[in-house]
Amino acid sequence: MTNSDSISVPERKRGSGVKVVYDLLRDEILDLKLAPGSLIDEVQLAERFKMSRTPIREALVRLASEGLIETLPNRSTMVSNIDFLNLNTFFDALVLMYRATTRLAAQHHRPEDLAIIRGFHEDYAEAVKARDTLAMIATNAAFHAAIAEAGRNPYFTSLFRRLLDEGRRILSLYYKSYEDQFPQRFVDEHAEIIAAIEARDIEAADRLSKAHAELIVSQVLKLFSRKDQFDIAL
Amino acid sequence: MTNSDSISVPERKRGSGVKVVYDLLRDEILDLKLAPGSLIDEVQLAERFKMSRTPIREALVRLASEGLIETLPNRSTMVSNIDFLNLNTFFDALVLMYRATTRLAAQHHRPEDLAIIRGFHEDYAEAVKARDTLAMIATNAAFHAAIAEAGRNPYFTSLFRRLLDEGRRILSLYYKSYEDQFPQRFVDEHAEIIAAIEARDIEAADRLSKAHAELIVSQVLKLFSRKDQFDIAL
DNA sequence: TGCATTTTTCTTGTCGACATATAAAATACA
DNA sequence: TGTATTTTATATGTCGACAAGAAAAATGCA
Repeated sequence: MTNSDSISVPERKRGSGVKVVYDLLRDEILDLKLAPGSLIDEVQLAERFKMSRTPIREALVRLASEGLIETLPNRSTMVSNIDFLNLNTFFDALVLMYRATTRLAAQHHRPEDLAIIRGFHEDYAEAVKARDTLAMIATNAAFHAAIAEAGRNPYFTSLFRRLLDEGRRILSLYYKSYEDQFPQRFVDEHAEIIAAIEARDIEAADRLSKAHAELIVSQVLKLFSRKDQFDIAL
Repeated sequence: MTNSDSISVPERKRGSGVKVVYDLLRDEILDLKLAPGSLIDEVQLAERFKMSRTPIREALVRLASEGLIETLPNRSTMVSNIDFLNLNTFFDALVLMYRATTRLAAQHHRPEDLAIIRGFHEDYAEAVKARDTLAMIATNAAFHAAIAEAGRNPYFTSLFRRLLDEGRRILSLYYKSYEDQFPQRFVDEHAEIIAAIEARDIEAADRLSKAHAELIVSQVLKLFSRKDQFDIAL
C-alpha cells in the first residue's frame, strides 16, 4: 500500500501548522510570488495546506501584525501594497538601522559571529557570480541580519529584519528590470564592513555602513525616478 | 423583561472580540496588573470574556508577535519577563528613537500635530501636579508617541511605541518605589522640546531629546543599581 | 432604461467538541 | 526509601459547522 492510498494520514506534527503556513506565506509575499494587493482566501489556503481554517487564521493574524498583509473587517484580507509614495520613510529607517546595527556589531560581536557573517558574505558573492538575483537579494538580507544579530540588540534586530523584508520586495522589482555592475561593488563594501567590525573600529563601521546604505538608496531612487510612474504602480 | 433576564444575549458586535481581548490584556500587562512571568489560561480568559477560545487565541497570537507574552508549545503561555540583565539594549534603542522621532517631528510636523502634542503635554503636567504616577507614565508615553506620529515615519513610530510600552512596565516599578522631583523637570524639558519642534530647529530637537532621554536612563539606572538585586528580580 | 430594494452568494467570525502532548500524580520495583 | 515507570489530569492544537456581514446579483417599479 503506497502512501497516496491512505487518505486519512495526518503526517504533520501537532503545533507545526501555524508555523508552516506563516513561513511559506511570508516567503511568497517577500519574493513577490504573491503580488501586493492580491486577495487571500482562508478556505483556499485551508485546502492547499490540508488543514482547518483555525491555524490558517492564526498565521494570518501574525502576518497582519507584522504589516505583511492587511485585513478588512468581515471582508477579505490582502497582501500589503508597497507604498512607493513614502519610500523616503523606508530609506530613512533603513539607513539608520544599517548604521546602528553595524556599530553595535563592532562593539559586541564575538568570534563565532564573524564566521557566520563571512558565510553569508561568501553566499552573496557566489550569487553575484552566478547572476542569481533572487539569491542575491536573500543572501544580502541574511548578511546584514547576521551583522545585526552580532550587535545583540533585539529591538534593532527586529526592526531591521522588518526593513530588510520590505527591502526584499522592493529590490525584487529593482532587479527584475535592471542588471548592472553594482552587486560586485556591494561585495567589496561588505568585505570592508567585515574588516571594520573585526577591528572593533566603531567609527569606521558607522561610516562604511552609512555609505553602503546610501549607495543602495540612491541607486534605487535613481531607478524609480527614471521609470515611468505607471509602470511601477503595482 | 429586563436585560439580565435574557440569558443568550450576545451584546457584542461581530469582529470586535479579538480587539477587546487584545486591548484589555495589553493594558493589564503594561500596567503590571498581570505580573511578568504569570501564566495565562485560555479557558479562564474565555470564561471571563464570555466568548470561545478562538478569538482569545487570536488575541494571544498578536500579543506574542509583539513580544508581550511568550508561548511554550503545547504548554501554557506566560507574560513576558522584564529582562533586567539587558536593560542597556533597551536604553540604547530608546535613546536613539527619542532622537530620531523628535528630529523628524521638527522636520515634518503640521500645525494640527502641535495641538495634539500640547494636549498630552498638559495632561502630563496635570498628572505630575496630582502625583498620579500611573497617569504620569501613560501620558508621558502618549506625549512622545504623539511626537513620533508628527514625524510621520511608521517604522520608527512602531518601534518607538513598542519601546514606550516596555518602558511603561519598567517605570511602573520605578515609581512604585520612589517619588521624587524629577517629573517636574520632565515637564519643563517637554516644553523645550515642543518649542524646538515648532521652530523646526532639527539640531535643537536632537540635542534636547537626547539629553531628555539620557536623563531618564541615568535616573532609572541609578535606581536599579541602588536597589537590592533580589528585590527587583520579578 | 435607470434607480431603489430585495434576494442571493460568499467569506469571514465564532462556537463547541475532540485529539494530543506535557506535566503531575500514582504506582511499581529494587 | 528512592528511583523508574505507568497512569491520570489538564491545557493546548485542531477540526467541522453554524451564523452574521458585506458585496454581488436579481428583482421591482417608475
